[in-house]
Amino acid sequence: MFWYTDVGSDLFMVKPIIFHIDVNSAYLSWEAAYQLDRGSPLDLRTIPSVIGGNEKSRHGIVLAKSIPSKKFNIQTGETLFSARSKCPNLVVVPPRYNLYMKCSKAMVDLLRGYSPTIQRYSIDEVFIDFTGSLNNTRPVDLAFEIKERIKNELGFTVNIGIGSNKLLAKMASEFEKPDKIHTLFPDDIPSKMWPLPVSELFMVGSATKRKLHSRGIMTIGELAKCDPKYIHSWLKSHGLLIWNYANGVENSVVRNESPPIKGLGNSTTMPSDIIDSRTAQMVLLSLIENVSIRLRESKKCAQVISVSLKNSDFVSYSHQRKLQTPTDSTNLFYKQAKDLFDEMWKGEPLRHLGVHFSHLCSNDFFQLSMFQEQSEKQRALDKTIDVLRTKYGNDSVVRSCFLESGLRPLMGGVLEEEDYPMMSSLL
DNA sequence: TCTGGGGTCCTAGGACCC
DNA sequence: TCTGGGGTCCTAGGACCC
Repeated sequence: MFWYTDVGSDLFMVKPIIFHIDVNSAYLSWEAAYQLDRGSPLDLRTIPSVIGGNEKSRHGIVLAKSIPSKKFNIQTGETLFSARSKCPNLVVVPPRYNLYMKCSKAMVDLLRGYSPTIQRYSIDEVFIDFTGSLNNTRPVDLAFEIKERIKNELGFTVNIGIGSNKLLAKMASEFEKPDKIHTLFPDDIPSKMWPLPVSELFMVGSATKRKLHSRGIMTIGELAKCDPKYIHSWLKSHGLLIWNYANGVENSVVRNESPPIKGLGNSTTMPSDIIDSRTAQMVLLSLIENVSIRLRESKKCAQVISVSLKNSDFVSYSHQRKLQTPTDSTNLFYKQAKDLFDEMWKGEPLRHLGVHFSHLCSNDFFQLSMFQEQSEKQRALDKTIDVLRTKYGNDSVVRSCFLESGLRPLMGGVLEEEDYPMMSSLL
């Protein structure tokens, strides 16, 4: 569990020190800080409250919850209907994704002052590797300084987990919330991690929890003490992964750069079920427009397109196709998507449609010119429209079929939001 | 007024090839 | 008729994370 670094003629033992920084109830904290900044007398964090989607458009689930709302057993992901039935006075606030991205960036900018080695794990989670760079500073002292600075300068609290690898740091940051620092080193595993329910282990979700419970494995410690060969033969590679995690074994590096994107997609739940293929096709086109813009922005082509749908019974299925050649053409994707949809759809009412591109490759011109069947005219058109939309907004160029349709011409992703005054503390 | 959206990775089974 | 087996590619579905 230790690294040995050869410095000059001396052999130093360097203890790995990884921080995991996790914003407490991120969306809700950010919204609360924003509202206080705008002069609201109420702090959402102190009352039962949630960030929740729009129920009228069938996006009504809990996206984040305050700590007081946890006392009502409100769960992230459950319906607002259900959450309100548990807590009738629950305050529900709609999400503001632009604000969250700004808050996330402000935190990362602050953290960059401490280390160049920062991994942004999600919008509200960051890993930092302080191995060998702390000199005589105690890790908890540094964590305290960081935590206080985020609280005082940005207006929200974080948990910081400190461990000898990313898994232990992440597990540590989950311990007691909010505004807390915890350590979890190999010696602490039996006392701090093994007594926990197995479902609290990273990568043990509901399905694996069910399987483990069915064979009497209830705690992380019980999993840790199993024979790894048994777990491996039973749960395959995922079993071995969680067995290693249960024993605190994990050795991935804190990486600065995000790995290359493997695939990208958009999907949307419609305000009401789709019952005709014409509407479905327009939604697919709208989704494809959005994903292909992102694809071209990232200078990629895709060779596999997948169309997925969820019907009114919440049954999902998907259909995918590998193209002869990779492409980034909106029209070519749309042609494929229509075929895939027609081959798959059984005619039942649909609540959700999705489009996903994968098998990405570079859109390097030399490669494309070899075997791309799309005409140069098509490429130029896509490019021109991208430029216009970047310059004048996504509404500046709209396919005529959308004009009287009542459908948005670019669906998927987070909703476009109007601009609003930013928090003074983030300026 | 009941159940989001964007990702990654893995596995099973069939087709196909040698 | 008692019917190889290993490897790769493809598709569909499911697991996990935030």
